[in-house]
Amino acid sequence: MPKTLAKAPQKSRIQHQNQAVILKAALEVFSAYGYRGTTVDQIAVKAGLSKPNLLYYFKRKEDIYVAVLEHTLEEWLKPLRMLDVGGDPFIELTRYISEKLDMSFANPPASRIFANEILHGAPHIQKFLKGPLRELVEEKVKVIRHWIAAGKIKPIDPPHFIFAIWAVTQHYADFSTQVEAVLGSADGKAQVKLAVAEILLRGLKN
Amino acid sequence: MPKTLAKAPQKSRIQHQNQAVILKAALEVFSAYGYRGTTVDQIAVKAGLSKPNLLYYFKRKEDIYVAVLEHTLEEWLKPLRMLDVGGDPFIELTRYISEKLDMSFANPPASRIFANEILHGAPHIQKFLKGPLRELVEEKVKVIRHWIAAGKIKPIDPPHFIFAIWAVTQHYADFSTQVEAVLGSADGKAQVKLAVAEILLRGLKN
DNA sequence: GTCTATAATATGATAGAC
DNA sequence: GTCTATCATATTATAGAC
Repeated sequence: MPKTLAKAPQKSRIQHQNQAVILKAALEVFSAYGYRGTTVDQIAVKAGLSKPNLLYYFKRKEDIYVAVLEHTLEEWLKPLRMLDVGGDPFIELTRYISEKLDMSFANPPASRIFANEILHGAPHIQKFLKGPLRELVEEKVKVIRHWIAAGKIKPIDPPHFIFAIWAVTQHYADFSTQVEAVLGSADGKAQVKLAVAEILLRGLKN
Repeated sequence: MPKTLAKAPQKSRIQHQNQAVILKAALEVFSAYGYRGTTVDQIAVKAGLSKPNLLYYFKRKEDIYVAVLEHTLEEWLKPLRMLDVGGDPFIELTRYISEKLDMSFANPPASRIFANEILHGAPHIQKFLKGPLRELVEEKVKVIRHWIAAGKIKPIDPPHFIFAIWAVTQHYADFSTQVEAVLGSADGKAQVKLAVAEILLRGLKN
């Protein structure tokens, strides 16, 4: 078997695998310590690579960070996209809140790296916020307005209602340290879901 | 006038004034760049002092940070402390939400430095969270339970309701970049207050 | 109390052997 | 593709003159 044919795919596979390992490690470290609080060495150690080897895959520290952010944002929008104007508002919104809470509990680092980025002025994702995110919100604002116009839910300010859902659901990822400190021990997922859904949705019932 | 008597108070006044200037400058810089993203030099420049001179007042960078945090937290709790069990629940809660939003709009850096600290595991304020904050929440949980028992508001999970208020109100400070990017331009304070109060409180009405 | 100068260290990034 | 060694720089912190 000729070397050239055998090696090319193998290299790609290793590359692909290493990139995934790096992104996973980088997410955890960036999320815990912030952009400048993170050293390339920390990421390399967590990924099981040497620092120069890691920098072979991503030339600069910032490149790793941007790759992690983009990878995370892709997942982030999925639940909101699924909000269906044809469905029952309370079922749709309950599902959305439930999925966002699931994400917060399952992957706090993903929420935190995003929170950290915005907290510091979102220098790397301005375009994303003003483009795809804004368009998606505008689309779902229409969905909520439609439900209001159809008399299915009480009138509410749609964009601020979306902000409220984001704020409350992500609170359980970003501020879990505080939640646990104040509660003593964290409540179960099911209890949190019930409480949050009631707080955010009961006021919409006719 | 003897030197010793004249100088001592003068030094204290300068010290006190410089400390205030340093804390104000440090709040802005730490809030914008995070703990490790901030250099002592940045704070010194913003405070109008030389770096060694600043380090004369606070021996280490971490000391400045802790001082800023403690100073900020003091202000932070005041509105919640004022929640009065004897008052009308809707007036009390509307006032609390309104004051928290005022704080978020007036002083985003104060909210952000706190958010950043918790986001990264709250290494410097663990005791505060598990002590004074927890006690205050427990006290106000009782207030809410009292209102529920008296039939003044519908049943709600009190601690998670407090978390929701924190999450939503602080969202307008911590995530203002995102809010403005999504809305195009930020809505007026009055509109935000109305929307938030409705979202959080309407579900409590009997 | 405040400054200049500098020590001590940490870290991003690269060169070059294998 | 991966490693060791190292450069270049940035940054915390201090020493010591004034």
